[in-house]
Amino acid sequence: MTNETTRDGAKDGATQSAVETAYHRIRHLILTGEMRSGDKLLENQLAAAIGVSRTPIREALNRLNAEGLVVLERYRRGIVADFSLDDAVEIFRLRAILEGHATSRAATRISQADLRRLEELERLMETQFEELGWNEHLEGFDKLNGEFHAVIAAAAESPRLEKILASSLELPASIFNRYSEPVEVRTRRTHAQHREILAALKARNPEWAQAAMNAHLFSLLPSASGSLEHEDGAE
Amino acid sequence: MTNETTRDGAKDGATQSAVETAYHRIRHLILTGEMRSGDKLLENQLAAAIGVSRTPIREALNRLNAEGLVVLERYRRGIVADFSLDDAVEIFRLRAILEGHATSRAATRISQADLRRLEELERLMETQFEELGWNEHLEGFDKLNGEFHAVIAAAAESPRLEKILASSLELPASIFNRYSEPVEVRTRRTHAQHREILAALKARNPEWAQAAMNAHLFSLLPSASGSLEHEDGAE
DNA sequence: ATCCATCAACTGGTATACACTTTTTGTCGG
DNA sequence: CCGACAAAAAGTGTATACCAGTTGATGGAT
Repeated sequence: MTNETTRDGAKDGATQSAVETAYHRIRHLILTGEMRSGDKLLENQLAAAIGVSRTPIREALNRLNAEGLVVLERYRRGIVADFSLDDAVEIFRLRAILEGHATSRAATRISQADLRRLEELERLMETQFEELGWNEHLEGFDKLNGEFHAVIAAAAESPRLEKILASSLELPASIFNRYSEPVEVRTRRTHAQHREILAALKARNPEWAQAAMNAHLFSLLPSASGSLEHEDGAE
Repeated sequence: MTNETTRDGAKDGATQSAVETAYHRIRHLILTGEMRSGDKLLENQLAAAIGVSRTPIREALNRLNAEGLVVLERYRRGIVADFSLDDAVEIFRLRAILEGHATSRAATRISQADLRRLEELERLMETQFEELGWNEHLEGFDKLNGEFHAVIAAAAESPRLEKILASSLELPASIFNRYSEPVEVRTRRTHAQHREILAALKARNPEWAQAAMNAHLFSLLPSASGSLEHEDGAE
């Protein structure tokens, strides 16, 4: 053989495995809110929908269970995890601690290329915000914002820290939006905070960078006063 | 009627699943040092040794991979992860941050029963240390010490924090012993530090408790001076 | 009518068989 | 003797079949 005929899927580059496919698909369903808390995750149904067998589905569900997005109990149907206000507060508190630490480390380690990338990302976020409305912008914003934080986490050069931030401390956007302030209010502030974090990193000032990141995250934290009780049944 | 005849294994209480069995067995092999860094983890071989099929073995290996104890690459044999000095330092730094926070929270939340349990555990550790020699005591100490830290982590009432501490920041004892001070030196200090943490918790003083835990963990951290370069090729 | 036992359908748990990739090993040519 | 190539061996990835436990409905007894 010798001529490289990949005889099946023929995605020449990297045919990602079935479990990767399943994992990302299901994770996306949950994080975007297409599946809501309590929805049933039936292995057969998911297998049919995604087009693989039950085996990779099970591996994917186990990973999501470990990450806390899915609840699995023995012989019981898997369901999408429920996130209470307390859960949201806990996640943001831990993110503040760990991402603050990561930002502090990043301040003395981040490369010029990564700094330029961060500037680029923030510029894109602000540009798209101006050009598109809120609704059009939202999904793109989440992606750009995610990369912004991911670049900083990677620059901390602490692989376990990076992994924890990426896998154990995610909150579905639908839940986040329920508990946080409305987007119009929070995102204008977010841009200013991102710029401050960037300035602190460029100044190579760990304490400032950490404090700015902490301020950013705590500002997103649901107002701890238990005033928000709107159980919208809408939709 | 339904008399409760469990018709197979007959462990009346909770017959733990095959993947639980496999997970704990393999994890134990790694944490105790029975398997060393770089050792191959062959699914068939493990399946035969543990007495289950490959399926639960694969689930167990995936969990251990997520925890960082095992390295899996597609189509490649799994191996026991390698922990460099840098890895050990990283783990202890993150443990200090997170377990310090947990201890701070625990100070205002821990129950009287848990406090008594901690006293009991510390008393046992010291008693067994006096009665048995070092070698006899070691495995028992690890177990008691593990529970000591686990009780505090649980008392913080932050389930994600507890899970991260229990799953993502473990270091195999064999590696720990290679990088840390000799047991005789470190454990006498450990007892004093445990007593101080306990005192701070009983005093309900979060700052003191956090600082004491931080001191405890940083004292176990390998001496950051890069003096230890012994690449033993022995065995 | 309500409650409980029982049973059937459903769902998850495990084992096994097959497909694809890597790794090893043996052979040939230099 | 060494390196490149090729075929066989070994190992992982996925699919499927089968087993075990749960769930919920059904029917009878109270």
